[in-house]
Amino acid sequence: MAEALIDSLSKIWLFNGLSQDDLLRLSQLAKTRVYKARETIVAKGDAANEFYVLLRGRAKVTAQGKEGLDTAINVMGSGEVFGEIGILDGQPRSATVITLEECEMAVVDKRAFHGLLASSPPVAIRLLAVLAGRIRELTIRVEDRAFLDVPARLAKQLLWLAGNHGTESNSGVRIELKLSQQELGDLIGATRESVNKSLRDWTRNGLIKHEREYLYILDPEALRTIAEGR
Amino acid sequence: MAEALIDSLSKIWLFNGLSQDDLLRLSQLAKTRVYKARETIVAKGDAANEFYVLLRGRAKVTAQGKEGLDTAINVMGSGEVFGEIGILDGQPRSATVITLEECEMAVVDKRAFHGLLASSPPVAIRLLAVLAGRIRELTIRVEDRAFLDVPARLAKQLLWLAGNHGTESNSGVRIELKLSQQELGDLIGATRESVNKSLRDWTRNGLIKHEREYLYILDPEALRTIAEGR
DNA sequence: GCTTTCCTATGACCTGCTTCACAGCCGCGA
DNA sequence: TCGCGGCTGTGAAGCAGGTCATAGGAAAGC
Repeated sequence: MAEALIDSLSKIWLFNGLSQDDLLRLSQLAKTRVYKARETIVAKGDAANEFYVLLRGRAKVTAQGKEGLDTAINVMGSGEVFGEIGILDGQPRSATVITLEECEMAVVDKRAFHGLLASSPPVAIRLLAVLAGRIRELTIRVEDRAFLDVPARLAKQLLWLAGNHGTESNSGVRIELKLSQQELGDLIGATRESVNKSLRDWTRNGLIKHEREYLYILDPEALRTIAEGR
Repeated sequence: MAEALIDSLSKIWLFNGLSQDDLLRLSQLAKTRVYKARETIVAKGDAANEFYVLLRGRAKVTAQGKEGLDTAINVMGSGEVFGEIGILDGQPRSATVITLEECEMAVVDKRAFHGLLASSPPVAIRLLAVLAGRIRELTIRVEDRAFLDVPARLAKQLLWLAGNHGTESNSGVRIELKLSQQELGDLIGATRESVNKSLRDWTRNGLIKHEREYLYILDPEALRTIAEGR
């Protein structure tokens, strides 16, 4: 039980610098929890008291505006961590995280997390790199929203999903879409209808194929061209 | 000379945790440089070898797309730091930084910076908080681009500038605009023309006043309402 | 001083996307 | 089995904001 958690944690890049002892200590401080699909793990505006390591499953990061409006920021997979921001600056949660499927997480209490950072410089430095990566992604997101039109953004998002959460299959890369067209739209800042239109066009032209939960990318090259935004 | 730099650095929040000794050491590692207005300090895509502390002046962070397209990300003032991202993850610079006026900077070499992080946990932890703040700002920027229309974004931006770089005057808050309408547009993801239109409307309605380099916010309340996005 | 260049100013037009409206489908609980 | 809620599919219509064109002013260089 405990060994399993140590093993899982040791595979997280953030904790690579930790000694066996430290890992053991960390695993004692962390609790694991399993969440069902479509559960809200942290909600924007809440007090931030915990840090999460996503051990299994996928979850989306979103930022709701008023009246049900929604922009998604990211889709995370296993091995990724979240919840640091609020812990680090003591402010309320900056975004909402919702599971897309059943997820297992290691949860570390705020104080334990701070202790870990203070006592283990390598972890702090690795975490800095993680945050740097987040800033890069967000910067790109801002740029894309400014420079690319809806089809380009959608194509880019699909390619990203394919690269990060897709599996090779005999007819192109397969993406297990746990996202509705609405959510896909939120992710790129577009409406459900616009997403539908692009997907329809591409299906007609044989760039993608659509089968219940799955979406196949048949012609990644063509999508890539679209994603460039001409 | 050296004392002046130590003094300046000690006022930077990031370095608050440092002892006098550490500060001395840091000040020996850092070089100060003065840049003219409109100089490019770091350019997106370049190799990242230095970390910067903005001691005096203002600078803008932008991300160019192809063919002169431009989105600005932020306007920084004295006391702020930049250039960490590339240093932390070893990747090329993620954005371009250009001075808006004459600026003085303390420049720390990549290796010295890493040494500082490794040897001084408080600095690393403070830097984590700085990055957390950046992520918050960027997240808000993504949200705003999604939820707010151009006038709302512009109003918000002006209020932000007023709060962060403005000075109280007898006729409202005065902003020393070192930004052209084009740049203001870049900052909020809009065209020069749209910015002009909003500014014109607001001038007509007495919300703002425009005088050569300066922009006065006469009716912050009204602007705030617009910034809410209805 | 004059010319060039960059910025502001302003209107006409065009269009990509959103909004709205409606229909069909699938799964699921009563 | 029926009805309801959530998702996809599709078209019509409207509009916010971008593109284009044109002018004037102010600052910068020669």
